[in-house]
Formats: sequence, structure tokens, C-alpha cells
Amino acid sequence: MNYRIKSRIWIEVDDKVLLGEGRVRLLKAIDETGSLSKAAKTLKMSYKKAWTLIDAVNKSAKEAVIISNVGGKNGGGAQVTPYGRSLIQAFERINKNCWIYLDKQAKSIANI
Amino acid sequence: MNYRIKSRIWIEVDDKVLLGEGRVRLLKAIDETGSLSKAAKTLKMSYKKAWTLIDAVNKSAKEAVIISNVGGKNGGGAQVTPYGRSLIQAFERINKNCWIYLDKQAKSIANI
DNA sequence: AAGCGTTATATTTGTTCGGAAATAACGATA
DNA sequence: TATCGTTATTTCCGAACAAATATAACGCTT
Repeated sequence: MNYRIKSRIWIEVDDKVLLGEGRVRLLKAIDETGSLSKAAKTLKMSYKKAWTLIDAVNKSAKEAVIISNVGGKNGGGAQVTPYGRSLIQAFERINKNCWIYLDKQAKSIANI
Repeated sequence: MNYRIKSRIWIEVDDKVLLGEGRVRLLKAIDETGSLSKAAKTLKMSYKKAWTLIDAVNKSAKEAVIISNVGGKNGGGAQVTPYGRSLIQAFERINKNCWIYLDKQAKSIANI
């Protein structure tokens, strides 16, 4: 049979979700655009959803993952901290390796 | 930091979900009780939800995962096929190994 | 033929979730 | 001080999802 094994992984701290696939995607978009609203637009998600996700990240993280500035030049913006970037990097590396492992496992059960 | 990496995996066939954690739990309960309604009761889920899950499994599977008998002695019942059992076994093995892998990875990022 | 316990299915009711929109707050800039 | 574009937050509504309820179908058992 032609099986495929899919997965969702996420990082928790103190039983609270810190980072999942959606949040990582959003953080990367923020890193590229420098703004929460622009990031939401490029991901075709509502500003509210983006804000809610970031709010949850901030409530779980013990160290700042993004810093946001309200008002000021161009109205403000948001930036991913170096800590945030290293988390993103770690997540993506682990996630990719997980896929590779599961693809291998899928082949191993192709005969059943 | 004290990170934990959690996961959800599922098996797809032709882009349709065949088995996930919930369905495996249900199938195991059916295997133990010999009945869909009894399985639903032990898992504290509504009969309808259980039936919907099994219906989805049947629609995705090319080979029978469970066989159900309606009417007759004791009103009928449901049984997991040998194919279903081997799928359950494979799922649980792969899932467990996935956890082990992710726990290892969590330790590897404890310093960030 | 009636009763029973099950699978199978439809219908209704409740609950949660996400999007849309409106509004406030903010601080550089002009 | 007025403007601007952003972050921050609330309210409302509909849709999607889950649960509860009701009912049909079925075939052994008595």
C-alpha cells in the first residue's frame, strides 16, 4: 500500500505551547517584513489571528521572541529577536529531520 | 530552558487520513470490547463520534480494518481485522520512536 | 411474533472558533 | 498640533464543529 506518514510538532515550555508550525511561519514573515500587519497580509491571515498567535507566544516565552514598537516612525513595527531566530532555526531543523524519519518509516510498512 | 517537543502523527493513503491517535485508540477499544458502542462508552465519547471516525477509516482504507455485524446474537458487534491490528501495531511503534527522537532533540536545544 | 442490543443515520441543539469591522493608543514627523 | 501607519483590543456575527436526541434496520433468541 502507498502510505504516507504526516506529522505536526510543537515546542512546549511549562505545558504551554511556545512554537508550532503556524507560529514559526508567522515569525518568519515578521522577520522578513518588519511588521505584524504586513506579515499577516502576506500570509493571508487576519491581523487579529496574527496578533493572537504572537500574544500566545509572548505569554509562553520567558525570553522575548519579538519586540514590537507602537507609534513613531512609520507607525511602528515588530522585530524578531536573536533568541526568536535561533528558536525558528531549531524548530525547522528538528521538523525536517522528523519528516525524514517518518518517510523512512512509511517505506518500512509499505508491505502491510 | 526546559523545552518539550510534542507531536501528532497520522497515516494517510491517497491524501486521506487513515489512522491517527484518536482512531487508533478507538480501534484498540473495539478490539477489547468487541463492540463499537461499548468502545465508545469506555472512551467516554458519543456513539455517533465513534461511528463517524470508523466511517472515515472505512472510506479511506482499501482493505477492511474492521468488520461489523448488525442484528443477531447480542445485537451484533464489531471486530478489528488482522490488517487493522497490524496497522495499529505499526502506528504505535512508529509513534513511540518519534517521541524518543523528539525527546533527544529537545535535550539538544536545552541551551538556547 | 415480540424483545433485545447492536449498527447505521438523520435531525436538532449547543458551543466554540475565526473573520470582519470598529476603535483606541502611540510616538515620530512635518 | 495634526497626520500617519502601526500595534493593541473589543464587539459582533456566521460558520464550522461537537454533542444530544431520535429513529430506522437488522437478525438472533425466546
